[in-house]
Amino acid sequence: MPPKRASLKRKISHCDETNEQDVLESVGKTKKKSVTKAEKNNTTKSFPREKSTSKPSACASQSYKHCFNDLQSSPNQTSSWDGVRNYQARNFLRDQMKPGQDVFFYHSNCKEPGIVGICQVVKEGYPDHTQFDSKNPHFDSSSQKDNPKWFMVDVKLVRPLKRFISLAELKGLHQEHLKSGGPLQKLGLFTRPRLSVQPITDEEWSYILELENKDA
DNA sequence: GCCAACGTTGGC
DNA sequence: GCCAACGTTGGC
Repeated sequence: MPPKRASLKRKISHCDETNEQDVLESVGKTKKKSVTKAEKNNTTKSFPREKSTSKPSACASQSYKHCFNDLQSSPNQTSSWDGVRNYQARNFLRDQMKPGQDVFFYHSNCKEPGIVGICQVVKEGYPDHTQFDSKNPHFDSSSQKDNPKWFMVDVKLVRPLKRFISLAELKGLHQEHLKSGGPLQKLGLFTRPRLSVQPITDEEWSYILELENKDA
């Protein structure tokens, strides 16, 4: 069964300005060069290429506490994606995100929201342990261990995008494509606002990937 | 099962 | 910090 693609939009609502800074500085560290403010929004590290033999699919995810730098600094650049507490997002995450799928990492809730990188699903949906932890912000007292409500997946960083693709840019294209019938006319980011885990079609995926090689 | 009230998300 | 767009809750 061929791996599928998923667009994964990761929330960083608990990343305040400082954390956002940390995120980007961490990128800089990884790159072993200093990063100017301007460059920071242009995440330009080239990592090993992602494999990309895929079919379209749907998926997305949210997490409050995970930022892009978490992923980069995690062992194996892999981390679990916990904290999804929306049923629609949960269903995408649990039922459609499968190992091997590529995923876009979207930064939201920050000064400049946009896509910053590519990840890959490495472990399919399994119960999110934070729902049972009363000290965790995502604790859900209504969830029972023998029948967990919430799930998470593990994702591995594939690479940052060659350049940051902002929400503003995507929105502009989306609006153009609404008139022209272009590939981003139904992009989940705009047709399912606020949903943190969203499907992406193969066509959308390829189109957005191409943007990487163009000027903003 | 409806729906008003309320809470949350996330762009701006 | 504001507010629109949702989602969830709970009374009925």
